[in-house]
Amino acid sequence: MLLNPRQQEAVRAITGPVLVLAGAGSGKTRVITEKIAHLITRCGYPAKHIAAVTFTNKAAKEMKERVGQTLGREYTRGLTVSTFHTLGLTIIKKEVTQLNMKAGFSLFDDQDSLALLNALTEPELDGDKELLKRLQHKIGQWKNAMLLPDQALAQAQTDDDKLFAEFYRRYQQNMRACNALDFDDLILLPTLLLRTNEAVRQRWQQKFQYLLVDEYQDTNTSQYELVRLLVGDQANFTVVGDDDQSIYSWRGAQPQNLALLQRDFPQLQVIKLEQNYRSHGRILKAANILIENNPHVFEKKLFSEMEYGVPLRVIYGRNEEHEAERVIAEIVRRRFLERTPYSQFALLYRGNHQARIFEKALIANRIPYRMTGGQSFFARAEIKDMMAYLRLLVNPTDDTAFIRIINCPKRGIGPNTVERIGELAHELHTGLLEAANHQALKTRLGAREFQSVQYFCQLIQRCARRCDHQPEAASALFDLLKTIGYEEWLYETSPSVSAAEMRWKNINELMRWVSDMLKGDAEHEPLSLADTVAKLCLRDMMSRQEEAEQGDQVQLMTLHASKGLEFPHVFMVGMEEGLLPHQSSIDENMVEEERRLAYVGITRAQQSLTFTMAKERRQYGDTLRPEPSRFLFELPQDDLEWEEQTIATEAQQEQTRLSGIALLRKAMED
DNA sequence: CGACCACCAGTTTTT
DNA sequence: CTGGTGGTCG
Repeated sequence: MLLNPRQQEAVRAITGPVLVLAGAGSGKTRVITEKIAHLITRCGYPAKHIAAVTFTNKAAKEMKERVGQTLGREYTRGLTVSTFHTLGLTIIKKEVTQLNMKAGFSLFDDQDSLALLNALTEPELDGDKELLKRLQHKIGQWKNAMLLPDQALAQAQTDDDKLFAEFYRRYQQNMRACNALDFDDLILLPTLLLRTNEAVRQRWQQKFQYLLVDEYQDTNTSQYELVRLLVGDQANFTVVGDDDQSIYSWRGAQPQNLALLQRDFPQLQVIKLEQNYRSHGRILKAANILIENNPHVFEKKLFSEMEYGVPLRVIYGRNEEHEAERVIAEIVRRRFLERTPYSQFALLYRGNHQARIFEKALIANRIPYRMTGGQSFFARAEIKDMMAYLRLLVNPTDDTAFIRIINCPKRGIGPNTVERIGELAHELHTGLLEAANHQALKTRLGAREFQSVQYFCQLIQRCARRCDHQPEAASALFDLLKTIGYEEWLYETSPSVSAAEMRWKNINELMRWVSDMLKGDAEHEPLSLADTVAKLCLRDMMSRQEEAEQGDQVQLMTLHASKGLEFPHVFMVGMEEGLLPHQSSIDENMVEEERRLAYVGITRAQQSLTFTMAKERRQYGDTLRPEPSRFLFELPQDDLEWEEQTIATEAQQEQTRLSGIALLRKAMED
């Protein structure tokens, strides 16, 4: 299909700064892809001088694939398509010396950072989880605002802030000592370096002569600064975004960055993509009318040339179980009466906990479903353990990794022993592993403990040495795994055999990724173990992501997770005051973002959209009688069918429906 | 080292 | 209230 005039304009605007305001379903990925192709084939930009930046690996992967399809792989060689964080990592790796970093640094995820913060603030905070979370959040804010500890301290108003700034200083110092970076550092360090070092700045501006940024409304301050520094005075770049889909301000995204762009680049060309290719007219109308209740910097109104479609509906359940049953009854009915595959239905909810009840109902009715989100692969204990081993192999000063695995699997090294090692490390100004390997430890530990520690150190060292010989690295890792007896330990400590099997399967999955990445393939150079581990920490695995089986399944996810996706039939469940908008957003006057969240949900639907709610909902022991979400009242009521609310009719309808379904199912199963 | 009990949290989450 | 986790005791 041809690009529409607006899309063409967006693709062809190649001189100076361009902002593409891309409404939901307006074909923005297509525009970015076509634009990259245009730059390479028509404008003489070599692929290696173009960078496209996204927020998620998934988006980066998709974009890479689509550019590859449009242009053919040979033209896209050298093209940079990566996440902000991977881009940051690339710059840091190239500039390690400028940054006074040692190669083979570790990347800490939020859990690792929290563990470190906990250890560092033990005397003052005594493991207070709430305060630790707040501290971590505060440090993240400082980093996003590009404030270093001493600047944070200088700016601190309250005593609490001063204390937190002091913790921030401690944290950074320790991170340095461990040769570790957190995710925010991956943006902060390159930004500060580019800002202060002219030569480095020129080098990277030379490297990236054209920059494209996807989901620009999700950038935070330091990411925007990084963009500004990379594009320089030439300012040849395109950012694509939609302020109405900004739903991540709670984690630092600054949708104002869209408006700032106009201030910082007065020559900014603004192009609006308002034709929607996804949804029926009624759905789009509802979305437009809802979002008009929010203030806008750039006015935008989506239109669709598709049919008007069926009315939107609101249905009720007596309570949350009944709400789930009704949704399932509806899905089953349409599955068997209209032959709609399960995979065309999506259930969207505000909070993960809401999924439980729907999951239960789906299982009870033997309906296949797929839940995205929830506990991630890399948050699993066994994966964290394995990653800690890998990190320690690459970076012997990674004390967080050392502490995690020194006694896992159990090898008779208790907290006291670790304490002794810590004392020695402190005296010698070294990392824990080096201290553990030091002869001075012999006089401070019992013979058995000393031996255990020695054994562990040798294991790590021997494996690390073998890993230096690239071809041997993978087998060295498998040997290590065998030697420590991790599989046996899993079976001993798991609550059930099946849980152990699952965990061991996960370990093998991880190991397969590692060995694939070490080996490389047709499209990927073999990586060093250090690079492999770094990529894994950023969840940036080449080729296949875990999205393996995708049969005919009902889709379950949070509204946040649904951004960027589309489904023929959408159920937005729990449309109640307190849930959507969430109570805390109501309390803090933050309802606009909740409205955008509802907007995102609505614009996922292609053909039909059903809102559901429960008349009664149990929460923390007591029963609530929630009001329908205010957003339902903001929608055009002519297009919205509120279900008849009489309990008697409801029960009757239910009865007929259920018996109908039972008959249908029986007929289908025979 | 495993079972049981007490305690805690309860919005969204990627890198 | 409920589910998950962490710690302790046998």
